Amino acid sequence: MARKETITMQMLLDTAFAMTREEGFANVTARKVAAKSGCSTQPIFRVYKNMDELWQAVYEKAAAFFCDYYSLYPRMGKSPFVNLGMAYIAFAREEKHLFELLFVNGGPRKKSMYELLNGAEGNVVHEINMAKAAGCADPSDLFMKMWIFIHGAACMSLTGDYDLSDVQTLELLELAYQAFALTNQ
Amino acid sequence: MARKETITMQMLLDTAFAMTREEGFANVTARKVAAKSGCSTQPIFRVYKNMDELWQAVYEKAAAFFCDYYSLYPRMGKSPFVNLGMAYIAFAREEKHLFELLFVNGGPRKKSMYELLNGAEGNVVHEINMAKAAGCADPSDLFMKMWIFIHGAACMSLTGDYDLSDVQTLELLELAYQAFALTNQ
DNA sequence: CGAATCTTATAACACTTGTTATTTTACTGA
DNA sequence: TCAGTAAAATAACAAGTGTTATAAGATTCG
Repeated sequence: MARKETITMQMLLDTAFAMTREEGFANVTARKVAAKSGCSTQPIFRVYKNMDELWQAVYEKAAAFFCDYYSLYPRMGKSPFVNLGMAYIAFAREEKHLFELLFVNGGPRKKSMYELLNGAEGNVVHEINMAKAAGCADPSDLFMKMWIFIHGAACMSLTGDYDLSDVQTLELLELAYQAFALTNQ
Repeated sequence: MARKETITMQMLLDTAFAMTREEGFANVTARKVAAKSGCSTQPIFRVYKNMDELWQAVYEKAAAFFCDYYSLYPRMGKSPFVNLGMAYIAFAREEKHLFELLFVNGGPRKKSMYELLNGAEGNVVHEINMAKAAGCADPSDLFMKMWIFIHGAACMSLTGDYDLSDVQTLELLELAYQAFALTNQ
């Protein structure tokens, strides 16, 4: 009755997401996605109403990817704040373009950092509650300071102004955490 | 002997710089600069070899602008680190597009943060020396931590994830400084 | 004034973008 | 087998980019 579908929505999204990872979100154009998928631009506009829709899908996939990344990242620090920082900074270093899309440039329909962080199993709220249980005086203040610090290091790694190893980063975060915790209240 | 020059290099650069401030660096295109300058694109390519040269000039002007901004910013904190942070964060908030160009996206020929900060009168080296004289154990370690913190707050203000007032920021930076100083060595 | 000459405007080229109209292709039910 | 139908390819449009060739404009010297 009809021709068989060869280029699926999944294929296109996977290609677009891979391109974002490797070349950056700005390079995800209709023709480039088509070329990388080995087809014309037509299949894109069959499954997606327009490019905005595809971009939105890429953004969502990136957000989910980060959540997985964070959930699976090994907990090597002494506190959940440090663990969060380690995963976040590693993500910025290993997935520059995804990090830019999610946390720097604000994607198509930007979610706040908190929304993004709460998508995973071991989410921020959970981590904070753990800290509260561990007897921290003002965990949200502590979290804010640590978060600012963590975000700063991650953003600096994008511009090449941060080049500490994982071990050094762990030490730095532990020290920062101690500093903030000691002066907390 | 010849027609009088009406569109000068200064005019074009000023326009392009103003556009960067208001609309962002990406909007500085040949036709848009021309339109804003009330002329055709021709005068641009008379005084500049190509757009890259104009973009480079805009970047330099932005760098100089930041140096002035930093130099003139009132010193309201107790330490040079805090003062640097106040100016830096205020710059990010008041000059989003310039901040992006200089410190986030890495402009045409990106300078490192240190290069940019050392262009002003009250520069970073100077500030650090002041701290050393004030009897700080490891001023460069302190500077690194404060800088990461400061940069984090500034970058968060770009994405709307930081919305403290100047007074609150001052308090936050003082607290962070105390925390880092207390645990320094 | 008139001619030389530098400056500006107009128009065009070549390229890229998103998007769409049209044509071709391939599969499936009768 | 073959007609119908959905998918894909081709080609085009309109808008945008940097850049350049050409034409028009204005000013100053002779």
